Amino acid sequence: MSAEVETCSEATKLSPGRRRSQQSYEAIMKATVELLEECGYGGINIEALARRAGVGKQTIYRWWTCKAAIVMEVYSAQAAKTVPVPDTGSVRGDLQQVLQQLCEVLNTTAGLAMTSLIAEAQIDPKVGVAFREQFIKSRRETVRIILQRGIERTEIRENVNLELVIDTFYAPVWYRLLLKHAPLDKEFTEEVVNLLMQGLVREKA
Amino acid sequence: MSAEVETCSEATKLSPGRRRSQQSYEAIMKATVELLEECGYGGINIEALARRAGVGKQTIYRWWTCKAAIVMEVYSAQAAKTVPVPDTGSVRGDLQQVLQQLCEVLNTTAGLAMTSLIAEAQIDPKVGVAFREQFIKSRRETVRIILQRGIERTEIRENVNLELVIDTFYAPVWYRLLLKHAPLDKEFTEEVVNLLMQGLVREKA
Amino acid sequence: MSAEVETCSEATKLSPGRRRSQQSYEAIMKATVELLEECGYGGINIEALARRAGVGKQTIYRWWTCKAAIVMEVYSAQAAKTVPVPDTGSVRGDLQQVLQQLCEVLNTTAGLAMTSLIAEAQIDPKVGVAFREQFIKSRRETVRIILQRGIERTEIRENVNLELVIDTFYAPVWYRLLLKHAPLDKEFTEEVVNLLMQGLVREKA
Amino acid sequence: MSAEVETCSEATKLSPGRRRSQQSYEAIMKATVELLEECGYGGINIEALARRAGVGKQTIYRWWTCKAAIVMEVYSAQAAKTVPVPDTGSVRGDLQQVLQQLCEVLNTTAGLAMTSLIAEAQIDPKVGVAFREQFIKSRRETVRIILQRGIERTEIRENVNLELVIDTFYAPVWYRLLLKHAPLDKEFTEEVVNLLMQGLVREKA
DNA sequence: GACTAACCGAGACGGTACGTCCCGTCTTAAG
DNA sequence: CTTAAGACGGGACGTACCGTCTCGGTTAGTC
Repeated sequence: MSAEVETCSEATKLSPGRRRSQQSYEAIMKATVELLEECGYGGINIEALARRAGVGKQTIYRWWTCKAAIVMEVYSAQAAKTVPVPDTGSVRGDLQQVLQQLCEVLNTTAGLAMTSLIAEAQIDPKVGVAFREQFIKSRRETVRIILQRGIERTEIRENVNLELVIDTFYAPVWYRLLLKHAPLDKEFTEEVVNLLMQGLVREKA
Repeated sequence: MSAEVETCSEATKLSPGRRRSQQSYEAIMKATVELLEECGYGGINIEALARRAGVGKQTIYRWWTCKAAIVMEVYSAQAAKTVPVPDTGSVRGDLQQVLQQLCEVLNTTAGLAMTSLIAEAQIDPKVGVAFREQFIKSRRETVRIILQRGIERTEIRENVNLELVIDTFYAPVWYRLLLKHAPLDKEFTEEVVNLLMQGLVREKA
Repeated sequence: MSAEVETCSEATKLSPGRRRSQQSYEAIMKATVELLEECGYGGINIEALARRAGVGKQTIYRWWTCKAAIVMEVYSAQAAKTVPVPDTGSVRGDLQQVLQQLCEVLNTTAGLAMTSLIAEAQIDPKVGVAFREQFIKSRRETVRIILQRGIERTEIRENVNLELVIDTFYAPVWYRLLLKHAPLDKEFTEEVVNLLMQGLVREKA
Repeated sequence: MSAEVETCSEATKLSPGRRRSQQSYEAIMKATVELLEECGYGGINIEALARRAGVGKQTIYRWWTCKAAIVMEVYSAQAAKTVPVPDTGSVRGDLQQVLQQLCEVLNTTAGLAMTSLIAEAQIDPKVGVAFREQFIKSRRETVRIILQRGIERTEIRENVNLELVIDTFYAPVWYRLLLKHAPLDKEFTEEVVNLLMQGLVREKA
């Protein structure tokens, strides 16, 4: 019965006033996904969102600054969970798994959300900052770990510019996602990884 | 190969009525660039654009379908001119020159226009089609020619998926342009080309 | 065929642009009366008014500053017409007719409009100014003329404070209209005039 | 004529629970006057009032039904006290004193409160009822007593419609208060009383 | 001294209307 | 037949308040 760890500090002074409504929160999240799927990101607007969720507009404005923030919140929890570092034994295998998994996610509604957020980020820089923080950063870190592990295992060259490699690794996926000129299928991910690996492998002595 | 006629025929029977005002056209083009620089793409709207250009709204609606079309028109002429196929003698050199030149363009206001158009394309698919047609297609063709020339010259491997290579070649540029996490400088283009070339070169026997 | 008089100067330079819609104007006027009767002045709001009239909100805001101004416009034309100076031969008869006619108007929806405008005037001084100008001024002028005619005819005393008498003449009507403690009927108007006349008649030598 | 018991019985079983906060009550009264003076009646709203008084909104809603009720409460005590029946010896003198005193009150913030309440009464009939009960009734009663005393003393005519005379007596004050076209000064009150008295005095045989 | 009841401040809630902005369409007089 | 001007119906914006509801906490009886 000895409480060893406590996530929330017990010292927080509870303020008076009605608590935030969990029910409203969930209704908003749900309505956001629905509207995104039905009307696309451009079809979402705060008024329709509030109507659909059965919620006052102010309740939305109280907790989010813009619709991008809402969309981000819907997918951020999901995104956070799906980025464990794989360990298949080889850099190629790890990269392949990471890219494969990403494409699977982006082929769902989440892909639509991501492109919409990148679009919004072009107009509102703050969205860009938040997007990088929530959806880009940890995925890049994952690949950084994989690559460094590969260097340690002498699987790939030492003198690689990690950041540049990570760019080259992820970029084709976003490029296709945004330009929609070709699909994000398994063949694609395999070829990207193959091409990249040829530039990374340590030359045999 | 002998058809020298231009697309807009000079033989068309001239209909009566006032001609399109060149002055208004130029004022709109000018106002678009100004507003894009001052307020960003989100700050452009037809009403403000007409006011700034000293033009009636109808004049804009008569000639363009949406603001993306206007922005596209401003930068399309410029883009069209800057895509001759270079011939430095080597694939590496050619690719380097292409990428270098692209980044130079994207580091100007044109870069802002491009990201805005990609953003708009996420909402309006027709913008996506037009954007690929006007800004992507010919640049990809350029690289395709360079690569095929490289294959013929046995400079690079035969069994490469050209489309995939072109994706991997251009993607990092757009990735950085849209996410803004790192600059589009000369070091960057060189490293991208180097990394890619390692995956393309024909292995020595 | 010789045009002798022109109300509007012929020199006005006609500006371009669409003309004000007479149809919308009339729909707004009609909707205002309807809403006033159905819901009272407090029940009128710009949004409902626009909806009822089948008109954009901006069309209302373009021509009127507040709902009081709209209500005023509905009844001002009507009010303007009903203030000819009567001439029954006696001051008593003239005053009686004026007061009687006013009460008849105020016993219709116009009465509701008037009280609402006076109410609004307590909050927005500009409404007060406009109200006095449109609904009070000319009626006071009418009585002023009647009284001066009575002085000239030696019907009433010379040394009367005209403004004060006009106040005392009209005040009871508005007092009852606003406090609603007693009706505005013919008995009332007659008694007011009788009481006032006793204070005005020239004492017999 | 022997029932000496008060209306509020002292025998009521006291319910448990915290008592009404006198401090909050006074803060609300104070804030109401302040806001009325600073922003006018239209500028008062429950939210701002609660903020200004440092009080929860619920505390206001618990004790009053609308803002008119609050304003009424602020000035009702004051009004109740100032209506003793004067006795100067003559009807003229009594009336003069009553009117003079009323105008003095109405020339303070109380005048603003009164016009605001009349305005509100036009929208909410219940406010009208309460207003007449609290601010009109007793003042009319005062004048009724004065006039009846005058009749008994054969100072004024017997055959006067008392209610009509009371209307004519008070009406000009409210008329000027609401229309603001002329001041409520001593000259005004004297002239009103003079004019009225001429209509009331018993004709000399 | 515990229990209960009514109060208090704070503040989130579903709503309604505000006045503004901009959309894309239309109707003018002028060129 | 185009142009600048500008009114039009429409729809969403973000804000202000409405009156209600829940919180944690306080105060005054009653048991």
